[in-house]
Amino acid sequence: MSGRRVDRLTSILRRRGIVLPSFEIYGGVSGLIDYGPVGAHILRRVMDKWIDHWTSHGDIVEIDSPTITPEPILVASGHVSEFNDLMAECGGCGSAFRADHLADGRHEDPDSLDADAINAILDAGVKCPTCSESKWSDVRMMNLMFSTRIGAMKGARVAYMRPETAQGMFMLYPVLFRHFRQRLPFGAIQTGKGYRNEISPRQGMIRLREFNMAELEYFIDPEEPPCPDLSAWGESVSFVPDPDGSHPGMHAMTFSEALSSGIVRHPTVAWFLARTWDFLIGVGIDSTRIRFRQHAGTEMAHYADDCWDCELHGEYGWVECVGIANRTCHDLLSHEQHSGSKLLRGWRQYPEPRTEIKDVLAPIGAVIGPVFKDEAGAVMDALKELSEIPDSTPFTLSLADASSVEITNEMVTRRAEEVTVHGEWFTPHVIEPAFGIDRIIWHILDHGFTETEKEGGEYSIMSLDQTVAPFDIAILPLFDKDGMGDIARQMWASVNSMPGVRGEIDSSKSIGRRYARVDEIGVPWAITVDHTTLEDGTVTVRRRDDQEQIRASVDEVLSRLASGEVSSLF
RNA sequence: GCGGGCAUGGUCUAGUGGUUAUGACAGCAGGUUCCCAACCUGCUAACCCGGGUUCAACUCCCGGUGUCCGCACCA
Repeated sequence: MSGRRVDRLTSILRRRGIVLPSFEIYGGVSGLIDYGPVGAHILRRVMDKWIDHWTSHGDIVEIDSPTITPEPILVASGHVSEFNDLMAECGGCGSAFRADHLADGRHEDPDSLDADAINAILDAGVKCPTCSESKWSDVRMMNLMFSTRIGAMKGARVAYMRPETAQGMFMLYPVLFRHFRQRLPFGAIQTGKGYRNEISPRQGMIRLREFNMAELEYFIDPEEPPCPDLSAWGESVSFVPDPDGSHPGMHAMTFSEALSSGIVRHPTVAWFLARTWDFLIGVGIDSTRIRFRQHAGTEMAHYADDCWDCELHGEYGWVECVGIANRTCHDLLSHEQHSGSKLLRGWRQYPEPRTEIKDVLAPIGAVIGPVFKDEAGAVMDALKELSEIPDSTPFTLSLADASSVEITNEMVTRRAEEVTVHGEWFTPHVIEPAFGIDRIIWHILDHGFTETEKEGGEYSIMSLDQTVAPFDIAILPLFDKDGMGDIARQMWASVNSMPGVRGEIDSSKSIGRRYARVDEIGVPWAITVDHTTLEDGTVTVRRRDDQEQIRASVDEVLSRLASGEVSSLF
């Protein structure tokens, strides 16, 4: 066997129509891929399984929103300002660099500078690392979002292809809050395409410009975070905590231990780490090649308070495939501020209504009005907003527009008010597990790709979990004559009539070659119709992973297949 | 985005300034065999794109695109 394993795997993916470059007859486009007839079904099953995994919780529902997103949403989320880099080009040799990196050492925090400030620093004599010249172009923004316009001509609005599906869930928060009858916690999931105009996509399906995302936003009351029981997860898992924190290094422990030791800081986050583990195991990821890595403070995304990556190990090393972030109240609060909506809150009911006696300064409109005239409204508002009541008058009151006025004794009456408060509004926090589906599928294929030898020849088996295999079963007539082909076709029709079950039929070439073909794309079971079938209605059932075979009646095989229990025949 | 390597049927590849452009595997048709890629016969099918040099370019040159390696980047 020659060459690299990754090349042999990629070659199979192309040859068998699993995953391949898009638009190839026009030369291809870097960072865009197609799922072919075999791969698309794997993708569909992984997606379906993901949706089922979360919606089975009961307090999580699926939504679906547009990929085209008007600019203001992404301004509020921070993507327009944060999701880009200033780039500078050398006039001497044409090399391009991140401008803030060029300014390193000439400013304590180059990342915070705007374009003009960086231009000034560069022109002050920064030399090109490549050619040592100092002729810089003006720095320009490279935003990693694909921009577009909604509508035509002058009326068009600026928009972007969404860089994440999450914003759709935030936009629907009021609907979700109503759907769940105003009780936290609850969650929403969305699957679909996300877009990033990567500077340099590499590594096949790992860095894509258009990719399949699957995200969950779980809204919680930060004062009462859900603390599910983690004792059900007994396995030892690899954790790589923040290297700058108090637990550097690699730790193997249970989810429960990771939480109690303080490595995972938030109980709800710990629970999502465990549920993420369940999903990955369920789609056939090798448990020994999963680890959870905590982001260091310096690499935290602009919105995240605490962040874990679930990394999978494969041909490209450890690759981030799931990000689990505590986004706190960042998104909902920012959307509240930018949109003015008051609907992005949760209600926290007190166990007992609280009766509070509050000192209040009640403004006397009859005095304030004539004194302040146009400003009177602002003064009244400012008085109502006062959090601390001054002990005496007169005092200076700051208005919303930053001016201030003097309030004298005649303008207000001081009195104690009794108010009964039943609860309070707050901005929910959100825990977000975000899955990169294409990366997960790559690792499913990578972990499943098994190269062995058979009678001295090279032989490859794709050991996929049967729930994500492109076909559930292959039906192979030993010969396409004497009625064997007819029986096979009848069985094929029966199989395909089962909900969610798909079969493949193949009658060409030798039986060994047909086994090889279905092994290569990961079909877990093969049944062979032979002469004995004609006599007693039994077929052989072959197990892909060890090529064991047993004999069973057609009816038995079909009923086991319908219930997903073919393995119980062995 | 930078630098370097590479680009030939579905896959992996040989090769040349003028060829009918290798071979293997896969695929298709027929024959034979039949529970693990057997064999025989036949067939299908390729020089990344655009310019240039030349009588003639798949081959040489330039540009683009893709891909790989390194650097940079990476919610």
